[in-house]
Amino acid sequence: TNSSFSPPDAILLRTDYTTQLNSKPRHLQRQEFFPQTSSDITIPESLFHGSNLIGLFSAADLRNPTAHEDNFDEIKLMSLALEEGFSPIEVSQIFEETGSNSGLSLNSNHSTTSYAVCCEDSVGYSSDVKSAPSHGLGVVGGHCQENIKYSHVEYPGDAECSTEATLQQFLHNHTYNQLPSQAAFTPEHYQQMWMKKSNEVKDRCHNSTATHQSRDERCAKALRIPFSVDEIVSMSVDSFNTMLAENQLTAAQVSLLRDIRRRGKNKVAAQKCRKRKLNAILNLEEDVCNLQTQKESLKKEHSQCSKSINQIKQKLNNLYHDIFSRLRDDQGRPVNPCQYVINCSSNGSVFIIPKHLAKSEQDNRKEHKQK
DNA sequence: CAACTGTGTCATTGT
DNA sequence: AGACAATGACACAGT
Repeated sequence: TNSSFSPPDAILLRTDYTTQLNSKPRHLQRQEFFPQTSSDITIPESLFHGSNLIGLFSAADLRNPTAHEDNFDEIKLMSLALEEGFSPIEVSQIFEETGSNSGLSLNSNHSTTSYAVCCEDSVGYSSDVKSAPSHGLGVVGGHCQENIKYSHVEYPGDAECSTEATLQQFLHNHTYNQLPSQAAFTPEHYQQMWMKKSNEVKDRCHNSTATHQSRDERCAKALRIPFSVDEIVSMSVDSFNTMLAENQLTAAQVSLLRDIRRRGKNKVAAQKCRKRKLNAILNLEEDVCNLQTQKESLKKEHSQCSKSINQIKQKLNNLYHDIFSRLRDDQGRPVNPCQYVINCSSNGSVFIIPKHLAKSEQDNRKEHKQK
């Protein structure tokens, strides 16, 4: 029933791997990721007896074992996880003792670099390797329960600098029943992702000597989950549920898978949320800018209007004085503008009336309006 | 060394 | 009911 998850080359972290002792040129070692070269990987197993830590370190690390003293707790956990007869539940319990929730409180900066490749027999590669013990998800893909071929590949230095290693991760062909929602995971898509990732990794390799493996990635490795965190997060709900259902997983593995997925989704959501927040701030700043411009424009307009009003007032005033300077009462005396006002009625008639009358008339009009 | 920033994570709430 | 998204709050590393 688990045939729908059969990555032909799923990466597994194993303890009983074989590897190449002699330090080949890196490009040759990288080829060990690909099945056709797996047959020439031989090494006396005795070299690895007594320590499962070898798989956790690069050759450089092994030459300088003190470099990882700070991460000793993590190393212990990882090595526990890799022990023969490892119990995912036990490891999970250890993890829970050291960190909050279901995760680990581990230092995220270290240079652990190690891969092992698991290949299916069906693809016709050499089989001169002893079969691996199966531990739930460690054999996700189903066909790895038996007739597994695997080889350990060790990169001196930064795994992320190994373009082939990254490509290999992207090129995992997890079919997941090929749901429509996974149409994006075409070879072209992987190729694009790979090119982008490759450039990013190159940049990082140039800029920094440190590698970064997330907590979840380490946990997934420790529990032998042969899926990348990205895959776990990005696969469809159906695929994810199918994966959980069709593989005999321990509670710890299921829990970890769900946590990885939840954290991964939330991480993306947080990034989107922050981006949205920044955009909202930028939009508001733009609004403030526009409103300030509008305010300046309205101020100018207001100033213009005030100017016009003053001009009209002035003209009216001049007209007023001009009229009164020409007016004479019935005895031929000038009319005092302080005692009279010019009253324009609604029918267009213009009267010169005493101020006290004009005031009482205004009051009458107001009362009339209020009624 | 304090202040600030970016990021991952958890808890909670809404869809 | 469960999955997921959105978001505030916190911790932590880096600047």
